[in-house]
Amino acid sequence: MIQSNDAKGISHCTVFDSETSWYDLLTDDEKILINENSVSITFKKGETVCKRGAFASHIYFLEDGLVKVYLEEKNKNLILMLAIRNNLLGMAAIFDGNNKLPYSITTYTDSVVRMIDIQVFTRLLRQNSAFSFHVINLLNEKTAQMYGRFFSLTQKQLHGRLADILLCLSNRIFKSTSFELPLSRADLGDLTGMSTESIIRMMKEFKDDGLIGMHCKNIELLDIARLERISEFG
Amino acid sequence: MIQSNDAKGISHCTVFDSETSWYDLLTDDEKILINENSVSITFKKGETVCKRGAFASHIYFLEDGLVKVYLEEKNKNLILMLAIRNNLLGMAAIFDGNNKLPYSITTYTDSVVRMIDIQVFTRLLRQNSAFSFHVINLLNEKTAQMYGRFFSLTQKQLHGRLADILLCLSNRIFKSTSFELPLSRADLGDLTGMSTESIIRMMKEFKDDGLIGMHCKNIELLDIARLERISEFG
DNA sequence: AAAAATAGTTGCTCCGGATCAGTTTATTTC
DNA sequence: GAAATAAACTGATCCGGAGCAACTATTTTT
Repeated sequence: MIQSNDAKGISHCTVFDSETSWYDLLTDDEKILINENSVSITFKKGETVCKRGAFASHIYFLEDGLVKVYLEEKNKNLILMLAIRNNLLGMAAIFDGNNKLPYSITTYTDSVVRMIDIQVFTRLLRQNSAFSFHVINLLNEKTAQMYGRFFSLTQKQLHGRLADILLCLSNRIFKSTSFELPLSRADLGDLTGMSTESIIRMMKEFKDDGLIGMHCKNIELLDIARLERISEFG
Repeated sequence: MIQSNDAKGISHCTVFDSETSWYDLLTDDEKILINENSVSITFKKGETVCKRGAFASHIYFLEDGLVKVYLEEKNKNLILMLAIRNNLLGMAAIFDGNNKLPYSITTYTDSVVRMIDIQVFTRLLRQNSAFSFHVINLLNEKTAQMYGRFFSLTQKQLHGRLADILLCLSNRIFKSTSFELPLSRADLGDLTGMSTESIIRMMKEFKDDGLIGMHCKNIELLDIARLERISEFG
């Protein structure tokens, strides 16, 4: 598990990724049940997988692609997390007295989503404790990341927040110090809780300071130690 | 379940409370196991129950009192949630590869905390799927509230944030439109992500506008409809 | 290939709210 | 019950960063 920043402070990362498969914890019968009650759907870049407030009918298993999980209201937009392949999404809808999705999901790239009937999924959670224990692990790991992000967005200012997001993208999403961003500057704004203009200005500043290299959508982290210091000091 | 604001928008509330007891889902043997591996400790007002970063040795079941669950770093302080009796805390530490507490807990009032051995607790989660399913429910309900709070603190400005917190305190913690606050103005600041001075100014403004009544620590919500409108429009 | 729409960029202005510096009012402490 | 400490409050200043307008570059549409 990657936990690059936890040693020195509160982790601020944004994405959840686990290689361990929940699927392997199911019995053969349960696997069949899941297979019979799920379909794999292809979404094009920019398409909406689900909307907050809708009845939660499925659990979404992201088989491939990159999506944002977000809240929107009026013109306000908050990206809760990014998710890549192997992520289970929509589980947050599972709690008593609730039957609505707590967030929306939209793709950044062409994505493949396996949509699993939520009734079947919860039935398995109720009957298979190894499975549900694993799900608890997944949820808690997401929550820990959410805390870090919450801290970053509420307690740090622009420099720190941008450093956080860049480190996160590098560590968790692209797993490389250089990557091609499929997100717009406006999306980076939503992700860091700042305006599009500020994102542009900050990134230019980082580039001028030699912290990152940048040509259009291509970004390279050049001085990770300094980025981490910026992250730490806010 | 109280969900006062979900109808019109993103819920912004801060506290988790569930009357359903996880304890009843255990078998007699499991109950005995929990009893033998837990102790009830009394904390005075202002005492620290646990600190972020420490090894997670226990799950904390708040039997009585009021506590804050928070992140602190340097002079920055973010209250993640308030918790009252019947809350299970510290579960967020349960995930693979992690053995540290992701947050600190401090009491606001004299509190009674049952400290349950985390190994025993996780063993029960692994073996009792009704129990672990219930825990998933609890975690998800907390997460949904966290999302709302996250949205509130990052997307709304002072008026909206204060309205959110006041409605939350009234709905979830004190379950009354008038209550005596055991929190200082500085704590309200941490809770709303604003400075102590701003809290004071905003509350005075709310008082002058007839939204709330206030004498020292005693607060009464006078115009809930208007507070909800302020919450909605940020 | 031209037109239209979207995304990226820059400079300028302005305001929300933090910070600072101080005063007043409560709580502790001895 | 006087002194000390902490919490509550007030006014004045200042700055981070949003918002706006204008312009350029890049896609998308037809």
